[in-house]
Amino acid sequence: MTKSRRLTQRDVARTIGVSDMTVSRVLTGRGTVSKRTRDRVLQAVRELGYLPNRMAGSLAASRSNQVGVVLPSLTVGIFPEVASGIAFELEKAGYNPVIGVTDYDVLREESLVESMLSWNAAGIIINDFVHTERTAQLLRSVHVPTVEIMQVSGHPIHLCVGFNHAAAARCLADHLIAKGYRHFGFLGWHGTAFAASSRFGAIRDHLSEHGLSLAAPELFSSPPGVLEGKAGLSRLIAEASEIEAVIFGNDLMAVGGLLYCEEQGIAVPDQLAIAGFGGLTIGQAMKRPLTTISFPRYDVGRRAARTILNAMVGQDVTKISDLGFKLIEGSTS
Amino acid sequence: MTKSRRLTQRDVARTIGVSDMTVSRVLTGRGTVSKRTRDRVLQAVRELGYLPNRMAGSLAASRSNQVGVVLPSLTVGIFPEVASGIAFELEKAGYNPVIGVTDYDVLREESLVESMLSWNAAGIIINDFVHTERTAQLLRSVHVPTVEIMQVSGHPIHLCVGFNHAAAARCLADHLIAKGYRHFGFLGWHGTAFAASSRFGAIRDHLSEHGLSLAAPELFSSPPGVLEGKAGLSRLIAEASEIEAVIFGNDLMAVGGLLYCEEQGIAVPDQLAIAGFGGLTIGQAMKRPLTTISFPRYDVGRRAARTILNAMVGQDVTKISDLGFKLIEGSTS
DNA sequence: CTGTTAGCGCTTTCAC
DNA sequence: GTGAAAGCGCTAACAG
Repeated sequence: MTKSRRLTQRDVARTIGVSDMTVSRVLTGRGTVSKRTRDRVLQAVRELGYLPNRMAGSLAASRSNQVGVVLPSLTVGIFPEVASGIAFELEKAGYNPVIGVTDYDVLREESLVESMLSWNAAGIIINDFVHTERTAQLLRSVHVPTVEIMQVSGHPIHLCVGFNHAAAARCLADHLIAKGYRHFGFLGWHGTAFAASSRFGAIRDHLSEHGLSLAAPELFSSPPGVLEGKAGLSRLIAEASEIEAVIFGNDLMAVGGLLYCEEQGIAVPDQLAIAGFGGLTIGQAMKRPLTTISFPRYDVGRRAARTILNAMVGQDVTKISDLGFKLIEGSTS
Repeated sequence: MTKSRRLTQRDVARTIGVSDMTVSRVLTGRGTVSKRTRDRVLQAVRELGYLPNRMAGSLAASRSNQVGVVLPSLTVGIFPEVASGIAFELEKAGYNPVIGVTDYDVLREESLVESMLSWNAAGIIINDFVHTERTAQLLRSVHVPTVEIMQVSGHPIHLCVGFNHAAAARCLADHLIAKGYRHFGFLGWHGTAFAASSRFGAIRDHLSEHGLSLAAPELFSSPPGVLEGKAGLSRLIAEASEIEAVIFGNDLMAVGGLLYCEEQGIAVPDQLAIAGFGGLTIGQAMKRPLTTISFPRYDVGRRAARTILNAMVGQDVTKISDLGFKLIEGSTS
């Protein structure tokens, strides 16, 4: 059963006295084979324990079952769930995700995209709209579908799936304004990501239109977590003691903020309102559920994968899929 | 620059008047090429925007740059970090992880392993020791290195990287016993994973050897989170009011337990001690840092990847890499 | 140091 | 419904 040379289609063909092509037809499901031959082939495959070599198959057919997935991180924020959604949908269709992690570095992104294309990926799922010129050009020039995820307002190279970050940010700001807060703080990060910066930009512009103040020290250069939320809030309060409400760039930071308030005996929301961004479970599990914006993280992944799969078979796909967001009015505001 | 037919090595070779092989030699770095020719090749590659077709390369060389990674989840517990560690180390070496998510289903695991092997994966990284018979046989019969991660006590198919869960569990139990607790509760899950069940088994046996009581309702069938921690603790207390210390199967649950105690006004650790498992940041960011066992999640991923890479080049590798664990004595016990 | 010859294992295309 | 021939784009192995 285990030879030193791996079994080939030909071995299967020989044992039952048919040609290679017949085996190939049965296994790929393309072309016609009589029921009888098909059954014999399948049985031989099973008995021999034959595993096809997809490298050869993909080379010959010049198409592969792999979808390149290029994300900034597998641990931060939404990406674990996005990746899960992608994997789920791809695997259902017999495809595999080849995952690359850029760590928020567009040059690494570029070399990962190259690598994915070298593998003849059937499609590419990539984060955000911010790429190097070469990355964009590679993706434009290649004939496989590309889905840029997270953002929807902008110009996708090909397709995109996500939601409107600026609108979400404004929605959150409006909620806080309606609650009567006038002095705001923002704690986020200044990475390259279009999504994060468009959220901050929208909040800044929106508040300024309303003539409201915003203190936003730039502290972190990549998405921070609970500890940074605590430390950041402590510093923000020291710098801008008049603030009444703090918007955090993500839920984990906001939870950190909540924990800080608790430790310092700062009453939430009476002394200070707290808002997050993401809709993570942990935020909703706090004694005071976090006010935040939730959006369908897992579904962004699923939809991105489905979009690729549909585009591949030439099916008509929506160029821009806006999956929306939802304001969660917790009790921290 | 963008033709309809993709550029091949031959196109590069033709434009500078050398043979295909010379180009191949430059690009793979195998064999010798004069500095002058090499430079011309590289320049032509750049100018033409040539991207190699690794499908063809891998078929010809019958070896690939892809490592199959089969994990139960990309969102739960340690796996995001493990996956990151793997991706980091592989990408540094010019390899790509092809990730499959089993969702704790050994049959899905089996079909994913098949798929990885069809791609001629250079190696396989897979979770735990629990597989179907066929999965184990496939991995044994194939000539690529397999690394089973998380556990170290058991019989790896080939190689393994992780730590001793039973010892870690006993260490935690000993700590609690030393603190004087006598009536214990355990809230975990009863999945197929060897790691999780060996932790529970070790605690149960260890406590029983000391003649101590353990209430352990089996509530969840897959790794639960904060909400399940809260709900589980509520139920556990109702069922077994005499418990003095609760060990949670993971840190997220334990944080849920902490939040529950806070809401209910249960004094931690005076009325009830809480312990987790994992060493996540969130546990340490709580007002009372969580007592837990931490272990090098990211490094398990990195080491697994490095082990594959070393094994591939025939380098001598440690069959069993025990990366250890550490008791964090928080203030919840 | 470089070129030539043969494939890698499969699928495409075209016969019959 | 099935087979034969040709080749996907690259690399191993050997010559020179």
